[in-house]
Amino acid sequence: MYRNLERRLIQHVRDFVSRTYGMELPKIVVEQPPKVEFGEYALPLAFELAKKLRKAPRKIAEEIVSGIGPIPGFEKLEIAGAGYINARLKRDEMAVALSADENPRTDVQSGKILVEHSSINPNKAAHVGHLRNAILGDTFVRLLKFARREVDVQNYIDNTGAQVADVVVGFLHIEKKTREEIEQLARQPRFDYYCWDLYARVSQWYAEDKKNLQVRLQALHAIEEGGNETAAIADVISIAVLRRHLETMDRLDIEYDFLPRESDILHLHFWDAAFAKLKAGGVIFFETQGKNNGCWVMRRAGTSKSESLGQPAESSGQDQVAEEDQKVIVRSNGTVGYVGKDIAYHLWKFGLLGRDFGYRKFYRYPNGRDCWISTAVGALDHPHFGNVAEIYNVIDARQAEAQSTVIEALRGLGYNQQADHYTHFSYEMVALTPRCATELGYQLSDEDKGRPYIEVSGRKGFGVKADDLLDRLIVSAKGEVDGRHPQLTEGERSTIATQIAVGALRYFMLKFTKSSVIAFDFKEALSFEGETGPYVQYAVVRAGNIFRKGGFDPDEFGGNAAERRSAADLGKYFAGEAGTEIWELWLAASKTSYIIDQCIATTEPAYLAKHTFQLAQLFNAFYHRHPILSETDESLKKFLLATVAVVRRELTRGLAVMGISVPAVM
RNA sequence: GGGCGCGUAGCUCAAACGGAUAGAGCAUCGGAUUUCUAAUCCGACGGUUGCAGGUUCAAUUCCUGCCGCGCCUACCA
Repeated sequence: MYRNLERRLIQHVRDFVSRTYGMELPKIVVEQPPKVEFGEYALPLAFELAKKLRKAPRKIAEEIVSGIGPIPGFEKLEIAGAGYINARLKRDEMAVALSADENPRTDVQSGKILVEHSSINPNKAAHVGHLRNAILGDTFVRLLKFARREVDVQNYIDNTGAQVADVVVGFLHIEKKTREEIEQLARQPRFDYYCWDLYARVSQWYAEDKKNLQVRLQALHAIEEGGNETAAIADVISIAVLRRHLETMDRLDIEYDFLPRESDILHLHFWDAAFAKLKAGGVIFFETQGKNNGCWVMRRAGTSKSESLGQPAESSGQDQVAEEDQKVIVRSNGTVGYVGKDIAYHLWKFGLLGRDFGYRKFYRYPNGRDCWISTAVGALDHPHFGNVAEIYNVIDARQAEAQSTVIEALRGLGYNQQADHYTHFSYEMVALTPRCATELGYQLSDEDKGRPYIEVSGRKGFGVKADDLLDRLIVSAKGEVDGRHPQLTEGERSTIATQIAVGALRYFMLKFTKSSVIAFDFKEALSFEGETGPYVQYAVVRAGNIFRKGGFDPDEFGGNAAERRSAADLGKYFAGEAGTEIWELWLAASKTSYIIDQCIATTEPAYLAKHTFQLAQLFNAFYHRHPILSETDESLKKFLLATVAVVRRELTRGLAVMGISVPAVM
């Protein structure tokens, strides 16, 4: 609603400027005034025009305000300060439309989007860092779906890497387990926890004797090769841990459509196809001297002087790429590194590889949805994955360089359009505060104690496991629910506690902007007060309580209320200081899709978290100020109820996009 | 060394493309509704936005230099 009106305003201003000054403005900045008293939109464009027109900003503002004529939905434009143009909405009209939930989205873009997130090594339990990734990714998927985009969710499974190999080594060489024993263990409820500890022990074992690293290398080769006992064991482990990850994420309502596995990228020879293309396109070249002698290398992303080397590298120059600017793609022993496989995988994502995975069903969610996994030879009948128009890779900031290399490879091959639609959805890591580390029982060096935060390390077994954190949140919420609602059944209380725990966790991971390192601290993460998910959930529950106690239906109330009332009828309630306070609430409620557009455009879900919190804050203040059910003015009471209905609807919507549901009671 | 990022209230964080008086939460202190139950609300305290320059009508935001911190910088994945 807010967004559509903003567009209308921009259009009118653009037309006016074009008509009057003969100028086409490419971009018109619209801001939000610091106070609603100034209006709903602020345009600083007079400042900018002042230079070009050689006139005082205030003069220009006056010309625009007096000349632009009426804009549907707007009361008027006003000049403020040195030349701001503030636009005022017709509050009553907006309220009627908002109440009836008129929110036409006319600009749905076509083309399928692929979002890749989670991508946890299937060798140990998921930890808080993985939670941030999955929650950001899942929320971004929900944002796109809210904007009516078609989205596939993929979770890349690196089942042939060193990390899986390490756990295999742990089972075979430290624990001396047989395949049957491992299969037995893999059926245990929290097998991923077992692997977590074992993985840390293996790292220890490597450190004890460098010769042990040879064992790892052998295991790694065997797993990559496939078709042998070691690979079979690796498969048992990675499949079992993967199932655990899916279960963990499902607790947070995070689901995937497809799980491409690295083993299939290898066995289906995706790399061979990509390698041929890269060689033919001159994107990579064979180094014949120096440190990288015998390797196929690529120019390291971001270091070249000419931004658009565009064309396949000219015959000259290749061997002039300095060693430090080279990225090894194929090692001198002929094996391909991680980036090479990633290039192949991304060619497949865009439908440029000429090969496809096999598919089979892997996991069915409680809601009946299927999650598919790659195989060498799969089912004949399967959904279509890959060949998409746009991709978003939710991968932490540490891998920025590897991501750029893949994008550069696409450009090198001439796929500029695809490269332009390749977004590295980058975010910072979750680290632990020294206090948190101490709580977990880790001995810290004096140096570490002085740091603002300490990086999580799966290798050292240093971190907070996702399921543990969620369990603690549920226990904490359950205690509170038990005390408040003893009349409910155990099952009902558990459901509510889980909803609150998920709300707290998801909100916690979303409230930080992506570029901020989260220094994880139990006290903050376990909080249900202040800027938290439960605070927002509670606001919605309170809104619901009003309707429940009053015997009204909230869903029909908003819309019907609008139909019953004329705009003029509502107008009087928005007048004056008290009216403006309520108007602020309506205005904030109107911004959901506006905020969501911002979140998508900037790949920043934190804006939505902030927005729902602010709306909840406004609502709680309103709730406190207006005892609605005891209101004796029937007409006013209906207006207040309509206000609550709209806020409740928008808050519920915003929370749903963040993957947070609303408990029946709190 | 090079690349990327960060530095804002005691603590944790916001501040959309450069805009009007830099905002929240936590903590601390003081208050509120026998109600639509307080996981709430109101108030107080708290700032030279790391430092120094520059660009601009306007800088937390852009540019340069410095200081401090983090990450990346393997023929690991």
